[in-house]
Amino acid sequence: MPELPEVQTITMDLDELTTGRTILEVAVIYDRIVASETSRFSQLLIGAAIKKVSRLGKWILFNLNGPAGPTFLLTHLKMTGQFVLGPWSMADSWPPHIQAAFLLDPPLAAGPALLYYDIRKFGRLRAFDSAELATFLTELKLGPDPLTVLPEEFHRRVTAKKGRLKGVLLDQTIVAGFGNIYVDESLFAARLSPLRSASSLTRAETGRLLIEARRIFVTAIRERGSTTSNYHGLKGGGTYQLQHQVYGRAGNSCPVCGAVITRFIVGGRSTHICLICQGGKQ
DNA sequence: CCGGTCACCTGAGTGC
DNA sequence: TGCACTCAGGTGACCG
Repeated sequence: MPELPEVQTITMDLDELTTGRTILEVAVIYDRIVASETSRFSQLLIGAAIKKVSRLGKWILFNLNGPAGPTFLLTHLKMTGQFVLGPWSMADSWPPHIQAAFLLDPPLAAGPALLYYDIRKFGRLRAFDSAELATFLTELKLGPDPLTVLPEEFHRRVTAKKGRLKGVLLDQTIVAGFGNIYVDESLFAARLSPLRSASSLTRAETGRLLIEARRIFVTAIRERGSTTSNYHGLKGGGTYQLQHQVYGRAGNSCPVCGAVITRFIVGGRSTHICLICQGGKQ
């Protein structure tokens, strides 16, 4: 579910709430949620103190001080993953959809346990030491963050690809953080068609796209993300969905020109554009 | 290299 | 109420 602004919101809340606390116990309720070596998962995390929580694209990285040195918990929420605070439960008595749990010390007011909740169970948790983390990140090949990438590098990376602009922006190795909502919103704001060949973009066009995407990301972070079906941060949902111009607005009128917003499929993903403002389906 | 499709999972919404 | 069907903010594997 979450894209850059939602993951940023979750990360900032996790950092504020969990930094300085120690993991006393680990419970893995749904085994497949752990994608690193299962036997080492709890071993690496139990007794580790949380130093910092940061975002890498749409990934969340917990930096820990483990009993045997630096340890890392790397997570991806995919479509429906959430972190929530709550009570620690006995084995077999966890509430529905809780897939893993971490008992924290000292406990938080909202509960002693950091719970990983995931309805569709697409999300994954991985525990690493420093060397394993480095290897994993190298293989991931995440591109730079859209909030900090230099315009020249953004232009170079986007135009190096032959594919359609929307698909290129969703490719996390080009730039890491866009998802379906913010691609549609950014392309509308920059007046670019999702079907444009990425390599055909001029320097002025990629510059405009980056400025608009950044403005949208920054505003959405301030609004604590977009809440549609089931995104829910540690402190509730966001409100940026109220500012969506095209996403989820098929059949409504374009806020700029008044034409009807069209929905169609690009690369298997639901896509929303104003045919007038964005130059049609080309 | 590129696009299309499916798999991974569950629940919400819609139409009959 | 029940049932069938579509859709969902992500990613990776596979195929032509």
